[in-house]
Order: sequence, then structure tokens, then C-alpha cells
Amino acid sequence: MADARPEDRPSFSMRVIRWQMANGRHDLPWQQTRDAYRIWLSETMLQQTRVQTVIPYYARFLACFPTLEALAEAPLESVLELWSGLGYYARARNLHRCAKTIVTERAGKFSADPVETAGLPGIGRSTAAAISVFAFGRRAAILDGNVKRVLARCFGVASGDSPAQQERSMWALAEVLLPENDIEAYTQGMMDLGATICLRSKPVCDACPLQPVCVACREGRQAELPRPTPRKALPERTTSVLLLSDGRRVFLERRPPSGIWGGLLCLPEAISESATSFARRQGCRLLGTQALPPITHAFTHFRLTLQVLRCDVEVISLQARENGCEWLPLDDVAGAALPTPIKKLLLSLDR
DNA sequence: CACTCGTGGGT
DNA sequence: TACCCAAGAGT
Repeated sequence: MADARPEDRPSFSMRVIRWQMANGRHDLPWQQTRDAYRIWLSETMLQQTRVQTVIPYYARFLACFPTLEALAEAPLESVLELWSGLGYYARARNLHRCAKTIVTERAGKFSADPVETAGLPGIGRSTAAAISVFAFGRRAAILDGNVKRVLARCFGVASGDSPAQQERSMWALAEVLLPENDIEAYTQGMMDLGATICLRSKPVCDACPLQPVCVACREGRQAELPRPTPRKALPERTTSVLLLSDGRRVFLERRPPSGIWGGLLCLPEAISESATSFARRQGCRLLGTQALPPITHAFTHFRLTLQVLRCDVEVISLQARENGCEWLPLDDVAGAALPTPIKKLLLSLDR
């Protein structure tokens, strides 16, 4: 942080602001609005998720729920259906819960104050600041992956510090560097720099407005900053699931609200029960089985192998006995609240 | 503080 | 191919 001298501060933010106005992004779907609902939705979808991935989800979501009130009145299932494929499904549950909270306890309005907004379901310090900046023009600091990369390189944030200490250093920097004016352009500019110039590998330093004040560029340390966090080897998990179908419908069960794929529909796990017994319990007669090729799916923190036993059944009673179970028409798979690998499997099924 | 939580594109 | 990690937050 040796270069965070006070005399650099105005220069730093002015460089970012001027660059953003001339060369930053101005036409993303959630820009050109001050609607706090839309900004909150975009910030939530963009958590740990790339812009290009979010764009179609954002459009579909807004078309279905154009206002905070519409979202608050919707059933959670509809929200999960629109989130299906986007990942980190706690975001969808928190979004829904937060909408209800704001409608019932805050007169349907977001506060301009990030301290009041942070702590609502799914809204942390950075997301709260983004809402305050883009919806209300308030002076607040964000700290996302883009900003962290820019700050780590520009100021050479001590790579020897613990991750927690680096985090504290960068929050302090982010606060100190805030400009008095043009907070929107500055905030957007920091993200735009990280997303288009200060890339993780092969940053385009020649096009960077911070090049004259960047420690990493001056010392050729772009590749070492920020320091990659050491990772453990990914654990392997294997699970067996049943795909009960009569050719028109498929049997699904609701996953518990917490944990992987929380709240989504999924194929039932066959822990220690035979397919025949399971089918009978669900009001079916088992006609035949076929082991499908195993599906491998990589999560951030483990690798999953799904062993799928396809079960052709005759449905005698559509009344699935257990709570949270349903027979989903195969024609409805595309729009259902399913995790990606399950949705792909069911869509690939030849009946 | 360490771990959990999805998915897809880039390298 | 294998690994990295995105406009982070919750527990």
C-alpha cells in the first residue's frame, strides 16, 4: 500500500471516471435506470456469475416479475423456475424473502443507506453499496472480484498478508479512494476496468488509465497479483438416483431448502431401497430398468458422479405419497425448477 | 475464520 | 485435460 499516498487519491478516481465515461460499458441491461429493484436484481444475479450468463436470465426474470411487488406476491416455485440453471440457488430464496420483507416491513421501498440495506436476505456489504450508488447516487464502496484485482495490482496489496488481512486492506482502500463526485461512473469504472482491462491473465495494461500509478505494471508483477488462493483437491462424491417414468411424466422430489440444489426438484436418491419397492411405494408397477451412463458434474468444491437407474413404470396412482414429490410432465421439463445436469438429462431422454 | 453454495467460459 | 474463478453472502 506504499503508493496510496494522499496526493494520488484525486488522480486515481479521476482517471477511473474519465476512462469509464469514454471507454466503459454503458448499455448493459441493468444500466440507464435508477430503479432500485432492477439494480438489486442484477447485482444479486451477478454475484459470482458472469455478465454474459446473467443477461438472458435477467430479461426473463424481469418479464415475469417487473416490480418488487410482483416478486413478493409470487410463489417461491416460480422464482426457482426462473433461476434454474443460474446456480447458487440460495440467492433465489433470499431474493424472494427479501422482496417480502421490504414490502411488509419497509413500505415497499429500498433505503438509500447501505448500512440499512446490508443485512437484508442476500444483501451483503458490497451489494448494498452497489444499490446505494446506482439507484440513489450515494457515496459507498463496493468490493467485488473486479475491484479486488484492480486494487491488488495498482497498490500492490501485500501478498504476504493473510486473506483476511488482504480483505481488510482492500476494503479500507476502496473507502479511501471514493471520489466526492461522479460516484456512479467511478463505481462502474472500477468494475469495467476489472472486466475488460485488468484481466486475471494477460491484462491490457497499455489501454489502462491507471498504468502510470500501477505498482504491478511498473514492477511487472501482474501475474503475481492478486495472489491465487491455495485450493485443496476436489473431493469425489457418488450418488445413485432413480428416474421413474411412464413415458409421459417423471417422478421428482423437492430437495431440502438448505444444502446443494436447495429447494429445487430432483430425481429421488435411492439410498438403500430397491427400485421395485420404491416404485410400489409411489403407486407404480415396475416394468423394467436400465442403468444409464453415469453423469459427472463438477461443483466448485466437489465432483459428483450421478448413477442413474432408469425405471419404466406403469403409474397406478398419481398420488405421490410423500410430501414434496410430484409427477412432472416431460413436456414441462424445460421450465421446471431443476438443477442443470438433471434438466439436461431429462431433456435428452428419448421416450 | 473456514466452509458451503452452481455453472460455464477461458486458459 | 484440469484448473481457474466470475458484479459474494450465509453459517
